Amino acid sequence: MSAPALTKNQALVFDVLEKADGPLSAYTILDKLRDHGFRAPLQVYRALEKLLEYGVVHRLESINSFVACAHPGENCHSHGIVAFAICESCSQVMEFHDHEVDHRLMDWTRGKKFKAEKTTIEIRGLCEACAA
Amino acid sequence: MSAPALTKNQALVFDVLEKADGPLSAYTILDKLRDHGFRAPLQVYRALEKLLEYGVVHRLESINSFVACAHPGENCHSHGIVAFAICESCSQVMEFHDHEVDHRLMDWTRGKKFKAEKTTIEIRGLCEACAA
DNA sequence: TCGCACACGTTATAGCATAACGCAATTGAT
DNA sequence: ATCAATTGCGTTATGCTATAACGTGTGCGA
Ligand SMILES: [Zn+2]
Ligand SMILES: [Zn+2]
Ligand SMILES: [Zn+2]
Ligand SMILES: [Zn+2]
Repeated sequence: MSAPALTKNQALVFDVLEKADGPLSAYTILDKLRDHGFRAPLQVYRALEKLLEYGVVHRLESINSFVACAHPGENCHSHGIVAFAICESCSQVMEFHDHEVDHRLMDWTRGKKFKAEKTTIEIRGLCEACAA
Repeated sequence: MSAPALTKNQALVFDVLEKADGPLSAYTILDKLRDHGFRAPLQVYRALEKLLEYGVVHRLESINSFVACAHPGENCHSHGIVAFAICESCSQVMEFHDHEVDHRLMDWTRGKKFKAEKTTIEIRGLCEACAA
């Protein structure tokens, strides 16, 4: 799923996420875009839905928030499962891929004949700076 | 964290989860316990908080739901990270542990000096029966 | 007996997400 | 060109998930 030209709302939402230094909730995005005419949650959620589909934004399930993909240009899908480390103090997010983890999980799903559609890996804790 | 004797509310909530054939949301649990005197979400959430602490219940972040631990007796903590495969059709949940995955993720966190507190691994898709 | 910790009940509120309606712009046959 | 289908958009209303804040009662050790 590669990204076509973004619509106005999609571009606004993506821009907010890209400039943010951490994950944002949909309602936080909404607040940041009120000056640009956003009035309702659906304007944000509809844009996010497309951005997720295009793979340029990721959803962090464990904190109900969204981040711009840390690997612009590449297609995150092609790297297999995406994993995140989320600092609960400064909310910094590190995105990474690990093929060995992918393979282990794929081995498991193959063994169970489970058809995986979407896999979430999220590590919450403290980043190096915050743990000190 | 091993489980002391459960209080009345904790036992009721745990019982509902154990008898369920899939994950339940807090509000679904609430509805199932109205006949037992439950009237407010907090009664459920407070019980869940303890059950999660004791490790006898797991929270599925990606679907805002809760399941009884599939490995009663053992302490899930001692097996490292717990992973779940969730069927989006029949909502069956399979819980498993994979030490190799644990090690890979621990290697990554060690390398980044990230102090992991809680790791979520959830695979959503279709179980063998539903994929057929 | 006093103080504390803990479970509990209740009301209110905050935070996250989608349903349903209608309109406008775009596209792509016919 | 025209019509139909698709897509994006705006708005209102609603539903689902989770916690804050306050008060009560009970058990237990100092
Ligand atoms: Zn990415
Ligand atoms: Zn940090
Ligand atoms: Zn378990
Ligand atoms: Zn199934």
